[in-house]
Amino acid sequence: MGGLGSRYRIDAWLGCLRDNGYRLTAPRRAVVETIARSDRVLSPFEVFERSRLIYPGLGLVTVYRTLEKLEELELIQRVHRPSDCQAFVAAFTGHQHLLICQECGRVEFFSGDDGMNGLMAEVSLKSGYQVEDHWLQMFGVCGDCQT
Amino acid sequence: MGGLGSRYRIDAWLGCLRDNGYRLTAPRRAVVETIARSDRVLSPFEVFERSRLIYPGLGLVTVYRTLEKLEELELIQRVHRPSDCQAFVAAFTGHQHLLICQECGRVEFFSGDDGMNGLMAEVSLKSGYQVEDHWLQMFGVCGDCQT
DNA sequence: CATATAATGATAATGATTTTCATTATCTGT
DNA sequence: ACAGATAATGAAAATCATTATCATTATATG
Repeated sequence: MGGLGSRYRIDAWLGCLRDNGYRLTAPRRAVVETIARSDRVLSPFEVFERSRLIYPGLGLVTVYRTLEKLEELELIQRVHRPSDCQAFVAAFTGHQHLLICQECGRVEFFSGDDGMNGLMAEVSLKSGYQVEDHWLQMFGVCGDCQT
Repeated sequence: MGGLGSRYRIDAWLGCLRDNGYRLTAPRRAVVETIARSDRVLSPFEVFERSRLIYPGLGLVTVYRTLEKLEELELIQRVHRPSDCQAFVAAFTGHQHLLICQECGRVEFFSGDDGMNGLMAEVSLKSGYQVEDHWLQMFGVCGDCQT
């Protein structure tokens, strides 16, 4: 995710913030740049540490506040894992399923919706529930981490 | 889940605790009874409140300690939801998928593993990840909550 | 029934997240 | 470019859930 399309993503995110009435500030830019550039799950504190390399005066509170706005605008999404549920990654558009590396936190998205709708209908029928949403996540070890 | 097989489950859990070297105490019995009898997701504080009806002297700390042991023995399991990930339910044996009511927290289990293994293999192949585990959860509204 | 010790609950400590608030910086209209 | 309204910031304090400490109580074993 390094340098390729991330410049475009950063600008898109900043534009989205601006279009929603949020001001563009140096601390905010640093946080946006950090998450937009990462293909790994980052905790608020990790975002803080990395963003400080870009804008040293940054406060942890601002990281929390910015994450909140980015999540609200659906530019980032929270990732739930057995060990913790406080980390974020850049979101994909539309409903996607996650594949997460247990070693480095790298995240890939996959659709695989084919069988999913059928299964949802089946579960709905058998259980009497009105199924509205679902989560499908896979955990493993990415190519780089397989030594 | 009310009164049917819950007596059996309670005794089984208490037996499991005893077999693993844990003592059977009144506070512990109250907590076990509370979760074993519930078919809904309960937060530690909810477990505390309900268990105090059985054993009023109960301390919240003991609830945390007992939950820890029950989870370790795989008698209960943590449930992750968009809003929170600190709640527990009685576990099912073997790998199961969850169907959770967004209104009342009721939990049902379903297998639907059929397509799952194939999908895991496919994702594994396409991504280069060594897929080791997965989560599949559905969220909806249970029959009772559909007014 | 006595004893070793696991378990308990009150209290204090911790750590992550939120709130408060005075100060600073951004954006808009001129 | 500039002034003014106000959104955003960071430091410090507050909050809240969870964990650790420790003297006391209760359980299980012989």
